[in-house]
Amino acid sequence: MRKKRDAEGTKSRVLKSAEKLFARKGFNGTSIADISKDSGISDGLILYHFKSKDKLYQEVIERVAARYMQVFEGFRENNLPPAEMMKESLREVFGFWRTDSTYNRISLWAYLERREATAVNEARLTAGLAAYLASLQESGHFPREIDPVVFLSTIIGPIHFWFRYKTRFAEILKLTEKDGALDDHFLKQFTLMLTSFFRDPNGPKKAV
Amino acid sequence: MRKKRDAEGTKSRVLKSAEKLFARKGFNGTSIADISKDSGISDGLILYHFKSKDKLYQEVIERVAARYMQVFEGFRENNLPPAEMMKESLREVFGFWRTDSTYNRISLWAYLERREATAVNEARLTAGLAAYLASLQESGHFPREIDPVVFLSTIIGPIHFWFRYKTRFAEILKLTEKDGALDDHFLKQFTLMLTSFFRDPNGPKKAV
Amino acid sequence: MRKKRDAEGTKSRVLKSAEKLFARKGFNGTSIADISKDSGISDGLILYHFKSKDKLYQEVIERVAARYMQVFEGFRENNLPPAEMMKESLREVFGFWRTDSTYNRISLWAYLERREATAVNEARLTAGLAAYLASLQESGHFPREIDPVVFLSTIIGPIHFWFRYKTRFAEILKLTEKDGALDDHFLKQFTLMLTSFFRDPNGPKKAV
Amino acid sequence: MRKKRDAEGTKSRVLKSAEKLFARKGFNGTSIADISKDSGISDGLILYHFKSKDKLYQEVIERVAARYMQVFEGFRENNLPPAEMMKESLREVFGFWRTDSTYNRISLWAYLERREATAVNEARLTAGLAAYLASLQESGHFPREIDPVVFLSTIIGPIHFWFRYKTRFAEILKLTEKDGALDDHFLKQFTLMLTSFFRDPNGPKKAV
DNA sequence: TATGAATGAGGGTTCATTCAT
DNA sequence: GATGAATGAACCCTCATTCAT
Repeated sequence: MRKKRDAEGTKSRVLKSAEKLFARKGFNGTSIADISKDSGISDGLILYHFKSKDKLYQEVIERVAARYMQVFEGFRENNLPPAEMMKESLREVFGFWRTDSTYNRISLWAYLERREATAVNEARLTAGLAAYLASLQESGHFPREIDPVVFLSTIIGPIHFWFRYKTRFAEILKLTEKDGALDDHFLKQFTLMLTSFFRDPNGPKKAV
Repeated sequence: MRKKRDAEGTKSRVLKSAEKLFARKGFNGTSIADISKDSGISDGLILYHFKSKDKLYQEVIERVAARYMQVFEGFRENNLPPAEMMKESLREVFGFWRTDSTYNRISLWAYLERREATAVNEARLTAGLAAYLASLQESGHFPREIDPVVFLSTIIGPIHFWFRYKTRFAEILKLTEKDGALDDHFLKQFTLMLTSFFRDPNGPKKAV
Repeated sequence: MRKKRDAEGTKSRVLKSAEKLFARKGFNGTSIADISKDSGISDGLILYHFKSKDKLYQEVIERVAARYMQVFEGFRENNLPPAEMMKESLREVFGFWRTDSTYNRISLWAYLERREATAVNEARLTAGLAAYLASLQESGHFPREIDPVVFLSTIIGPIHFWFRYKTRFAEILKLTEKDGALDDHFLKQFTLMLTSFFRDPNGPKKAV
Repeated sequence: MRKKRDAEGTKSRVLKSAEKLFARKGFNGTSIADISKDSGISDGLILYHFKSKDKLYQEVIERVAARYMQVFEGFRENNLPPAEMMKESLREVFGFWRTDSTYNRISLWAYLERREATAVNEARLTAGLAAYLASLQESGHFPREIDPVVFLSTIIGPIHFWFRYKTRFAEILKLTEKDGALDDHFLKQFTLMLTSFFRDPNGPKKAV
């Protein structure tokens, strides 16, 4: 059939299909034949370009992880006051999860299948943010008695959780707002809870 | 070898092996032959008792889910003051995750594979707790402006998160306490953060 | 189709086909599918019984080698005078090669494909015979100036050679005797040449 | 990379690699990709020059066979006395096998795979020598009662045999001379045995 | 000539499932 | 209830070959 020679085009079509299918069914649940069918690229050619299914998966994970990391670039550069920056970050991270549902699933599969790439990235990222919070503690913008890692778990954990269970919640609690509105509601509430922990070192102590 | 006809014994041995292996490698990563090898029960007999690999998996998930639900039975029965009960609940949930690492993984696999059993259970449980919190809002023990579902996400999400990333954190942050101590530290800090949201409707406003 | 449960029967049918095909086309030239077609046993079942193509090949080689070794058992036991025994041995070895053309080919494939089993057997056998010749040298029945290994090469080498080239010779030299007669002629001539090396230590020196 | 259009250079590089690899692993054990990797010539170009893997193999065999034949040209030309000439031939043939270990293997593969080229050459050569021996029988320089073909088998067979098994022998018999010395020893002994068959028609009968 | 993208058949092997025993 | 022989489909991967560039 297609004998056009377009290596890059082929690779990107394969990666796109592979990402979709790996996200949906995981590594073991996705066969090269599935990817071949979805992308229209023959089995042989997929292996020709990516050497092995394993390496293809790796490449998918890395692509996805890179996308995730991009969200956090430039965070440190801006000079917003901490509470504002926290709000901003939350909005960005939340927005990413909301848009790129693929990342969530790929990252979970990778975790379960013990592929390190994403887990390492994520932990490193969290650790980086933790260091930043520690510096805020130094300057008195963030309460010293709260462990930054614990605090960050309290930020990111609920977001993971929300996207994992929100449709179930909507069903069970018979929430009638449509999906987008639910997300907005969650984000607003959640932001409110978290920003209460930040304070102006010179101003009065904020209470919950 | 084992020719003793002991249906129940056989089934429970299979379930035990299957749970272990499914937790470790997921449905697609575990073969009947693996389970047979681990349990000492022949392939044929496994299928004889469970009809198919899929039904066996389903049974494993349900068993695991039932174990999880048990933890929360009798919560409503006690009459502790809300903040105390929250602490108590946290300790129990956390303790469960800590002990039963199998649950965590099986539940995640099931989520990704869109098997409903655990996800439904978990959401139902969260919804139940949400209803309870709403009643506390009625009685003025819990701030009305916080959405109970959001609040619960903030409780359970970080616990999930913690058990998913803690070893990575320990590596990256070069935490030297041993595993148990880390868990204790997290729980204490986390409890501190969360209980600050509860207040005595008659007493003074609590600050962080 | 065939669902009779007859493990031994199945294995021996596979081994028979495998031996035939490996002899004809070697390890790399024979596919499991070929063996399956020839034996009527499904691919899956062949691997079920033999674990891997490699192990199947190994088993074929060992079976064939065992057959070869049997020819030489009991050689040392008889008490014929050396020259007689040499004749006897030659007849047996030659007879084996003549009958069991499979051995020849399997052994050659194994040599080229660097499977050690047969080569080791054969070399060990030759070495054993060399030791025997050395003892004849001690007792004066075999000339001391001839190296036993060299001598044995002179026995077995030509037999290998004959069976490798005889049909070609017959063509080129337009030998009209039929195959069996050619073999007989070769054996007779060859025996004559070789026995001339043995002598009665007490009798007159034999000349060619 | 190499874009210089140099048909002959390309072909000879391919042939060199192909010969090496075919000798080592045989036709079925060597892929075009292997040859491509070893020679640095792209898959496509190899097929372009040689039409098919099979034809390439054929060409390799023929090249190798031609090299073998060269060794024996000019044998008949010299006028050495028969026994001397026999010694001389032995030394040459032996030397060829010793140096060109590739020939040995390629010729064996070709034999097993029923590719005629080498086998025909070799048999034709032996037949030619046989005719020469027959002429010596006429002139009384070689015993009439010995069949020339049988005699030649006795010359060439052991040489084949020796190069096939010598490393094994060295291992099993714990021969400590190094390889070259073993070869020399074999050749000397072997020459001794064989020349004993030649005699001076006018002189006394030689005994072993 | 020269490259390497593209194909499709076939390679060995695993696997869920069936069924004779 | 219990075993393991038997099957056939699917799996990942390799390969000779073709052909656009």
